Amino acid sequence: MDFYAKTGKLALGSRLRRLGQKFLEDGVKIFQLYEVDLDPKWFPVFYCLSQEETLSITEIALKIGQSHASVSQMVKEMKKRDVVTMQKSKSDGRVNKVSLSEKGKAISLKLETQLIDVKSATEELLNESHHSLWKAIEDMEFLLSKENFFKRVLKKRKERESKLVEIIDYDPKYKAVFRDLNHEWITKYFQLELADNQTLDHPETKIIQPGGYICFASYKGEIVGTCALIKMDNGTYELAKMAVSEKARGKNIGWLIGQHIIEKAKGLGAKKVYLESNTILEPAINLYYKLGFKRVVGPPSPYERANIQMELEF
Amino acid sequence: MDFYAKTGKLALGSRLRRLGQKFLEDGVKIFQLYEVDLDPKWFPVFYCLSQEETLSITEIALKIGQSHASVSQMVKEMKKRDVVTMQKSKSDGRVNKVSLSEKGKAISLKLETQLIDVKSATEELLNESHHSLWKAIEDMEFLLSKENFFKRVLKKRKERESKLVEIIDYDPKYKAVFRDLNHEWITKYFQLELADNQTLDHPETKIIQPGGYICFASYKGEIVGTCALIKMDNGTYELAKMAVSEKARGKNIGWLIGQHIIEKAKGLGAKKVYLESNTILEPAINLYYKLGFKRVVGPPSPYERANIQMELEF
DNA sequence: ATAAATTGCGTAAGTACTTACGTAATCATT
DNA sequence: AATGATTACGTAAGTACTTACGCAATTTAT
Repeated sequence: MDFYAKTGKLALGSRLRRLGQKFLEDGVKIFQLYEVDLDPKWFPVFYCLSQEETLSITEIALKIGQSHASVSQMVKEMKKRDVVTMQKSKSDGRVNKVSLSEKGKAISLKLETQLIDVKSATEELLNESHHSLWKAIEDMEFLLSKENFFKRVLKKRKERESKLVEIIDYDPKYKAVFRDLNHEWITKYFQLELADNQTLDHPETKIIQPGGYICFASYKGEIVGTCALIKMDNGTYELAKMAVSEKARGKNIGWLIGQHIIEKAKGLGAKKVYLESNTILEPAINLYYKLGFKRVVGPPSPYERANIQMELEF
Repeated sequence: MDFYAKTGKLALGSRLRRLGQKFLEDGVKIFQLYEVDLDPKWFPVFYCLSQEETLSITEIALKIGQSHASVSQMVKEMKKRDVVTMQKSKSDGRVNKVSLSEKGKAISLKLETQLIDVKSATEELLNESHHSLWKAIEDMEFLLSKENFFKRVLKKRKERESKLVEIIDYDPKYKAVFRDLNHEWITKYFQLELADNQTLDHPETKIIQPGGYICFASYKGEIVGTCALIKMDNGTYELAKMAVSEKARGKNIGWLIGQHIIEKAKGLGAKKVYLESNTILEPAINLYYKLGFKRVVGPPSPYERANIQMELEF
């Protein structure tokens, strides 16, 4: 199969399914060999019933990990072939109690010798292989239960894209972008306040000249995020005006800007970084925690929207 | 999933398929995430075309290991969505040449970044697991290509059943069985000859009393096979009248009787064992080779059906 | 050169599931 | 006690394949 050689591990899913299919196809022939009058696809249902006497449709479905609809269909066919019997439950008029019929029980005895051979063939196969497929499957199921494949791809995408993000210093030509990026999120959740207009319209005189700092995140040549440090007193800087464009979410930009701005604060000789925010901005608050900020109660803020204050001490 | 815990390795096939399914399900979500306008099931077809420009339906089917019918259906859908173009081949009026359309080529560029992330997620997953699923699959595919699962089960059955076979010595009450078992195969392929009637009707006087030996194979209390040693001169014994009942095939009975009779010959002080047979009885001849017999040219046989002579020297 | 076999393809129908949906029975809440 | 939510089930329809079949076009054998 040329395809697997070329796509390699990309096609892990279909390769697994294909391998499983191979086993199941042989299953059909094996049932014929032992002259067991069962449709191989019934096997899981049949096996459960041979172990537990009486089960409802839903119970079987849960046990074998298929949909109740599928079990319902199979049981219908099995009944037509007199392999099982069905009876409405007296205690609960909804449930349909399924058991093996006499014929089914007879088949189950025959099936036992078949299972002995299938089991030892499987075990031999697993022993012959150098790398244990059985344990590898267990590993994989465990890993996927911790974090499914989709999330893993998401994570990789973030990793890759964050490598394309560059952090650059303030330049007068970005003045408008600085305003727009902040305007975007403030007006989405709150209203522009007087203090906003002053800093957003005059970043150079209000932030940079008093000893502050502004940086930008650029992704594929486009400015998609920004953040500022405003000098306060006693070696404290305020982290403010952090903004990431909606369309650039999922690229770890907040984290990258945040880290950069903290390093910058250290470089400026800061002893701590302070910030104000609002609990409605959940992802932002989580980011601040991840960056090491702790919640504090500080002096009242000039901003109406501020309902949480945080600090990072070096 | 309770079922797998109980049936254990019996359900290897369905467990594999289920695991593969999990990957493929996430595949759908991943395609959405990257906004690639492709049905995930088209992926194998699409991938082949992105590598090779133009391919026929059958070529694609071969590469991806699916039926041509399936590819034909997919290509039809893909054409409806303007992802591929189709053109009858000029050199062969039967073949339908499929290529990516302009739209398809554009998609293929988008797809590339997706594949990068999927690939690194898969690789991380495989590295995280202690037992390598990838290598385990390769092992398993290799082992199955050498001997498929069905044959392995067959082998195990033979092994198990041959343990239930007992070899027992001649007893007058088996006189009729001795005749019947041999009668069964001789009349199936040849005609009864005079020499047959003599030995089959009088085993005691014709075989045992002159220093020969007869044994039987019993399976679950029923006599299903027999074999005789006839004393010749110069420390030679003839292996003759070996017969295994049709319905007891596949239980290794020929091999078990053969080995027993050779040991017996050794015990009787034989220097070699001789036999006559017919090349039409292929499984028998193979058995004799496996038991160590070599082809020889000996004196003419009293049996018309004999066209091959063999010997085993100790 | 002509018949027979093979090949490439498309369509239809089947398979082993799934999701979606409707119905009746039961449980929970007020 | 009435209403709404949940549960168990069956049926219908969809999905992603498969096998079966038929029809041309081509290759091989005679």
